Amino acid sequence: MKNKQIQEQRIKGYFIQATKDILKGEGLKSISVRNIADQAGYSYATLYNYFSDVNELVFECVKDFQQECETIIQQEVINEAQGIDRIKAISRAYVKYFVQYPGIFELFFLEKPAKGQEETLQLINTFFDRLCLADWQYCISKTMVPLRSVEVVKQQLNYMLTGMMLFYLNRRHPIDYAAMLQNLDVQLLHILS
Amino acid sequence: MKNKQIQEQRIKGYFIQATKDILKGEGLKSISVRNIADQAGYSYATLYNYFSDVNELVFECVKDFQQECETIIQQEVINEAQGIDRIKAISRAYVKYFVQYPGIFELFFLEKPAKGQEETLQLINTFFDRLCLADWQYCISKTMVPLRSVEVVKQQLNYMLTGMMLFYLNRRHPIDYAAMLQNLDVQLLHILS
DNA sequence: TGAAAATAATTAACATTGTTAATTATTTAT
DNA sequence: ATAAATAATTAACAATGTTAATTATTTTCA
Repeated sequence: MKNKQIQEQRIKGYFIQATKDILKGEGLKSISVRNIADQAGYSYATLYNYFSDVNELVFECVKDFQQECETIIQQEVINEAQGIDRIKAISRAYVKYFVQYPGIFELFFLEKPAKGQEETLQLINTFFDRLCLADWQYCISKTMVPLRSVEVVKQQLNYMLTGMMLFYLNRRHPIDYAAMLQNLDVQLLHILS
Repeated sequence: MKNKQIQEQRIKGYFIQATKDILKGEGLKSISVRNIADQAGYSYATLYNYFSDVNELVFECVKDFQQECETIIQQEVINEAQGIDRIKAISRAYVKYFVQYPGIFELFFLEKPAKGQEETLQLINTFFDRLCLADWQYCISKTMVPLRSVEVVKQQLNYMLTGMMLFYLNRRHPIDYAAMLQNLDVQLLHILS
């Protein structure tokens, strides 16, 4: 029976949407089974008919957020010159996205996964590289950059950005947004040149 | 009356020691008021006579762990050549320490601070730089390294290490320890040369 | 030294959390 | 339309952080 699956997906969607709204708004600290169910218009126990636990539900939001983030970034960097310049722009937009939605940063990098989240973890771990894939390939094809060290630089960039966001969002360092962005530019200039 | 303060400090010490033991052993997930009090040999409510809340208690461990970490690292790098080589060795020992005690990593970089933890946050944010301070000064004094970019490289190193540990400990990337350490060496070579 | 006052420690209690079991409501099949 | 199946809800439990009420202990000083 196909209707059954359609309806099930629909209801799962309501819970996922509720979770996403809470994550974007109040953040991870406000995620609770009862909060989500309220927002979705169901009782808290109903959630367990569609998800094995709250962890699974929360991690199901990752794909949607990646989609949204990618779309936003692509719009933001569309006028940048392909290659290094665009990688810089992507990096900036990437940081801006997570700083705007700290709850999504927490979900992506801080929230502890339960068993069976290997697939989602893989999505998270490869996300930034996927965002830059085309531009790195462009750089390689034009031999704008030493081929051997591309993998190293990609990784370095990813680690640097994540570390920077962690210190800014979780350790209030630096204190103000402008200083962080300036810092970011300095780092990008140093790594990608 | 001085005795009062001595005794108070002693009992605070019992709670702090209990918290440290749990963090080094079971990790942050096992931190709870009742667990800590059990381990300290007191009732859970007694804790609130000495600490305003569990957050304050947990962050009071930071200083001790930094002391321990610094001592371990200093012993481990004592035979390294001063300067870049020792900075590399410090970085490796730093990562090893947090990988050995993931609960301490969580405390330092993941745990959300409450109000009034600015001082501890400052300690955390400057920790790695303090570990390398003497060797960077040596590098500068010997003009082994372009003076202008030292600050940038220091920051980059700190962000890279933290990001790397975050991905390894929290996102299982890479999966095995050896690969992570090898990765680390590649990154250190690339950043510090 | 022994009763009164101060201090420390404990138990009781509350609200919140995730999760499961028992129960009720609704939909589906015959 | 009634029986069976499915979905949704309420009740309940254990664990959490925290505060209030109560009990135990130590200190003060006559």
